[in-house]
Amino acid sequence: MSVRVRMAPSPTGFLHIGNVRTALFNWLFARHEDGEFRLRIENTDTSREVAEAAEQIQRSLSWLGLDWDGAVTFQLDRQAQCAEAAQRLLAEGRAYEDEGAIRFRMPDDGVTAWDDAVRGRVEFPNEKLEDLVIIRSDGRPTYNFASPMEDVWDGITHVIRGEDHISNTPKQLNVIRAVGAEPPVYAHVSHVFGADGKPLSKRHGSVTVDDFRHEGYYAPALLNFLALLGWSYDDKTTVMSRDELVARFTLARVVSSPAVFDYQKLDWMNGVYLRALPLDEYAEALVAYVRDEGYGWDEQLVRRAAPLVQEKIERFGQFPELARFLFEDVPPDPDLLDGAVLDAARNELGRVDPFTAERIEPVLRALAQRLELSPRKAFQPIRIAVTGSKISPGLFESLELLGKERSLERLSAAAATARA
RNA sequence: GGCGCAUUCGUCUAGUGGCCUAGGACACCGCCCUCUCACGGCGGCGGCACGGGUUCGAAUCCCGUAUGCGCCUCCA
Repeated sequence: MSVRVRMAPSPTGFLHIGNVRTALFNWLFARHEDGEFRLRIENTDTSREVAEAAEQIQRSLSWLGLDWDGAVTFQLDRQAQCAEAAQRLLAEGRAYEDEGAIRFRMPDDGVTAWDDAVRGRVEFPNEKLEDLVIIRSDGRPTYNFASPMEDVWDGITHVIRGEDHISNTPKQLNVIRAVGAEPPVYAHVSHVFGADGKPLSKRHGSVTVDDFRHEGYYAPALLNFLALLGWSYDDKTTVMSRDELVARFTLARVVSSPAVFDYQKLDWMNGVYLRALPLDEYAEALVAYVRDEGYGWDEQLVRRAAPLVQEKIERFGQFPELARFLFEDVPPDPDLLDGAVLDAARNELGRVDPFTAERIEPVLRALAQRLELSPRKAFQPIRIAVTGSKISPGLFESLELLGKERSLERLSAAAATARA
């Protein structure tokens, strides 16, 4: 039998990265097994906010490339079915009315147990299980009734979810058995925490998929990083393409201990992916990022700047800082300038034609030698005058891209500032 | 408080009784490369929570303690 899993987020806001990791494991498992990955929204009302959150979730999954099978389903649409199922349990004496609500009878002795696909056998003493409200007095089903019933109706074979559901599992198992259905295999994955061991939240940095997109992370890198939070292929493989991840993913290699989200490692991995991109793809992705973030910069120039920054930034979000000088005026720090060097550089560069990095480099190197300065000493004031920063892409390439006219203007202006 | 889950370098992890004087990656430190910053190369620092067992032998199995987290809602 083919496997079928689901992601069942509640539409309470934006997609949290911890839920994305769980979604990823579901997706990888489904694709690896050649099964289905379903998306089910656990809504309890139909407000406008819910509709937006549901759309947001789908947009985020799409951006990540986690495609789902079939139509998206909504819990609210199954209220009537839940009510019918509850009535049957009532008629069979498996449930009883309690002040208008309907409660499911939990077994009183023995244990409820299951073989968790990531944790092994888990047992709960039944005496600790209280009779569960399955239908509220207002007629709406509760989560611990609706969710397992939907898993049954959807033919879910494996429930891969967060460990916060471990305590719910015995309740859901008893409900499923009471309606005469075969329970799915459960796999509880651990949580993802911030560096302080607390649940990931805004103060740790990016937490929603949107946050990561705005920071300029690249979806395949983010997925690769996330996959390694609680799962590994072997003792040394870290960089894996989406296809490799799908081919290699198994629940047996998912660990049960919680993980801390390491932003530095994510940055490193994102850099690995960005540097490995073919230049044209890199340039297009960079242009799209700059456009989406609303900078309004000349896209042709952004495209031409791509090769200058590809090896230097690990997130697209670092592009504006490094390349702003190409698009806007950047006042240099007067203390770091050197009038003599700048004047000389302006004169020499004024004679360079065509104004290309290839022609610029020997001229500036010769200049440094004539001034008896190390290249390092000689180039730094020029860099600061032209880019406004001590840190920039390669100087010669930067000058070429800026253009002769603007380069000379900046050199003149900076030289004047230095003399003042 | 009860029940449950977890515990290997700072972080992610490998490890399923001998291959472990515990391997890899990120971070950090040093050196090399170098027009800055990066990239890349080389090297280094650093860990089995604690205490009892079991065993010829334990990071690996059992028990206890500690710590962290989760759930205990007519929330999801």
